[in-house]
Amino acid sequence: MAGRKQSSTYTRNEVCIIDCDLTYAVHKLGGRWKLLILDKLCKRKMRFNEIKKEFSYISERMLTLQLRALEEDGLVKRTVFAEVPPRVEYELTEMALELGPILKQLSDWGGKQRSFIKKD
Amino acid sequence: MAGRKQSSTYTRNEVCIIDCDLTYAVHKLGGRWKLLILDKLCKRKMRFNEIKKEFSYISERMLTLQLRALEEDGLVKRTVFAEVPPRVEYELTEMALELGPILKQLSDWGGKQRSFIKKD
DNA sequence: GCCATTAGTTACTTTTTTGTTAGTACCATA
DNA sequence: TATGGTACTAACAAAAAAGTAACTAATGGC
Repeated sequence: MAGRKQSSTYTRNEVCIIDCDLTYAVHKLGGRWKLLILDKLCKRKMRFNEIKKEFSYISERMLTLQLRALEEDGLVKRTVFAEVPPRVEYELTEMALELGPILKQLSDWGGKQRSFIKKD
Repeated sequence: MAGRKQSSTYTRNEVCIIDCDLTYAVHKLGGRWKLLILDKLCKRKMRFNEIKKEFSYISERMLTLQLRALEEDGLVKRTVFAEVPPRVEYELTEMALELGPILKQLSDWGGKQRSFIKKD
C-alpha cells in the first residue's frame, strides 16, 4: 500500500477499479487471509495468537498485515490491554457483521460452482 | 495457473484457502477485471473488441486471460463464428447469472463502507 | 499480389503480494 | 541476573499478477 509509483498503469487501473463499489468491496476483502479471519472472528473476539493458531501456516507478518488492513477499513476493532505480556483482542465491527449474510450466499454459490465444475 | 512450484508455502496455503467455499468463490472472481467484465456481459452478449472498448486501459492480453479464466470456471460462454475476420461472442452462463443478486448486495455494502470510512 | 480487419499469442518487464528469518519491548517470576 | 511469554517489526527473498510491445492467421476486397 505504501511506496507505490503513482503513474504506473497498474496504479492507474487500480484507481478506476476502486471507483466501482463492487470491485472496491472485493478489493477490501481480497487479501489472502482476510475472509478466513473474518470467519473466525464472527464467532467470538480473539487474541492475536488465538487467530494465528487457527491457521497452521500463516506467518505472523501476514497475520499482522491482514489484521491491520481490516482495522483500517473499519471491519475489525483492535483493543490493546496495558499488560505484560501484551494482550490484544480483535473483534468484528458492525460493518463487518453486516457482511455476514452476503458472504454466506457467496459461500453457497462457491460450493455450487465447485461441484458444477467438478462434474465435467 | 500453470507452471507453479508445487511445494512452496504459497501453493500449500492456496490449497487450504481453496478448500473453503467462500474463499474459493472470491478466488474465482478475484482477477482484476473479472467482475467488471461480468458486469458488462450481464447486460448483453458482446464481442471481444466491444468488451475491450469498455475499459480504456485494459490490454488485450489481460482481457484474454480474464475471459479464458471465466470461461474455464463456467461463468462465461465463448462462441466462435467461422468467419473472416473472426467473430467471437461472449455471454454469461446460468451460473454467472445466479451471482447477480449477491454481487448487487456486495456492491451496496461497498458503497456504504466507502462512505463510512470517508466520514473520518 | 497487397492491405485491412478481428481476435488473439508470445516473450519479456514491472509491480505487487506473500513468505522467511531474526530480532524487539515489556515486566513478572525463578 | 536470566528466562519466558505476547505481540509484534524490519530487512530480505520468492512467487504471482499485471502490463508492454511486437507479431500471427485467415480471407475478402482493391
